[in-house]
Amino acid sequence: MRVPRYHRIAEALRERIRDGELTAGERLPNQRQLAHQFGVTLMTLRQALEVLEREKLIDRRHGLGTFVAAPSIDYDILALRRFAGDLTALGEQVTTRVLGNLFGVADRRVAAALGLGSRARIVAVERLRLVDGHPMSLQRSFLPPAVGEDVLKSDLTTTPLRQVLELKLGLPITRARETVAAVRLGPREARELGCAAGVPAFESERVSYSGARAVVFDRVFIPGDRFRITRELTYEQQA
Amino acid sequence: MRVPRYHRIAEALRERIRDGELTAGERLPNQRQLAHQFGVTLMTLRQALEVLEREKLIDRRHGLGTFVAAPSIDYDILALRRFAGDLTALGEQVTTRVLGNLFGVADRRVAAALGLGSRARIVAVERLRLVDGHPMSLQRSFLPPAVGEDVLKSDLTTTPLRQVLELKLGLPITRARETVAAVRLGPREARELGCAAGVPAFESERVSYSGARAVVFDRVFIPGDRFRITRELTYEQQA
DNA sequence: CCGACGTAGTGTTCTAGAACACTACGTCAT
DNA sequence: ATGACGTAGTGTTCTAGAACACTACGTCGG
Repeated sequence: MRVPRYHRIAEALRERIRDGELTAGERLPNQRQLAHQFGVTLMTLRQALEVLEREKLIDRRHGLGTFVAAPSIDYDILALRRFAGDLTALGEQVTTRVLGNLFGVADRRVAAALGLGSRARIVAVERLRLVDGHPMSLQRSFLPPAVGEDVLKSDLTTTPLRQVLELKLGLPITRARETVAAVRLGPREARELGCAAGVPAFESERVSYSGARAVVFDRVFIPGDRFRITRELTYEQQA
Repeated sequence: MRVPRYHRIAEALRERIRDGELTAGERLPNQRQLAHQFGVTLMTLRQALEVLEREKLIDRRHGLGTFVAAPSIDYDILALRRFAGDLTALGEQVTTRVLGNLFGVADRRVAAALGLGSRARIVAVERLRLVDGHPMSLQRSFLPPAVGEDVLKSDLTTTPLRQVLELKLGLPITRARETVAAVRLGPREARELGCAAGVPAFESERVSYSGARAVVFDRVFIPGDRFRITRELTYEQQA
């Protein structure tokens, strides 16, 4: 698999930041110097910096220089609870039923999220979560084959997927990006969840990363009458 | 004020999309043609497309072409306080239309949230938020009479409610509690929002506090095809 | 004292082109 | 039928350089 040079450069700089070789607030060498060090043109180097800026790892300031960004202050730490994850905290009886496994070809959206080629083979796991015996959510997890094949050897009925990834494969989830949409439930999903097709539902799509590596893509459906997102917000005084 | 050419190009394309000259899913001319049309090099044109892709207005697919993306706006629930600001940062034009004011009796749910008696009189404000001229959300705000009467003297078209509360009444919002549900849109809401009754939508209910005092209850409807909630999650290493 | 101006150092925009990589779709051999 | 392969059309990566724009910080004239 061919990796563009600007990706390699971004990765090299990412590593330096992660290892503390470049610390928060520190100014990097100027772009021309960096380009020379990496043996590329200014344009190519700038593509690498573009990537890092989007990741909020650096901060470019016209006329001043390029700086290592301060690690973002996380309100997210308060939001550790995953959308459909630990409902057990609510004191309910949660069980998981594995509906099926599948080896197939990734759809475009999933492949893109996992950083795979669009023809990549993929492992899919479908689970139904029941709270007090009633279906609560339908979850489809997609994994790259390298990861997925090992996961299938585990009993997901008793072991959470997160735990399998962390303990058996050494891939702890460190970061995730989730988007939630309001959709109409399709006939297939409605049947599994035991409700009428077309009812409003949440659809959550989540990519989870172990370090820089995307290890699982989850798509979860939850009927709207069974779930509410709740959030406590505090407003800081802004200067 | 110097505006880079790639910004002008992005703006020109943005306009074509907004005006419906380019519709969702449509393929744009290829990059070499576009570059020629705008009289710039491929690299410059690509910078413009980069901007639009970050704004999720287009979708570039290697080997296939560049397509107008399906409209969808990300709503970062963690950055709630800058809702309007975030949208404008995406280059969208956000306007507010006040549909009406009302003095009436609070419904039980609203009264309870605001800590009022169930027969308490209340002031209601209904606003429609438009993004680039298209209805995006319908918001009903309920305020206790003491607060509401002063609010009604302000022009909510130009001044955010938060700002009125803080600057004119000395009631900065310090805390809020929000719950989000997936619901079917009612006929009245659907009409205001210009979509079909019954489509899936987000319904957000939020109580905002200034110190210990509940000052406003908001209920917002957002059609599901126009919004996605996004969350960035980070998992801490557990010791 | 202090505002105007210049200058060094930095990031930003842009050119003109070449080579590469991915996707769909047809053709051909099996 | 069906699988392998080629090809046209598309987006992607990269080069080598030039000119521009912003910021801080000095120096100079009032």
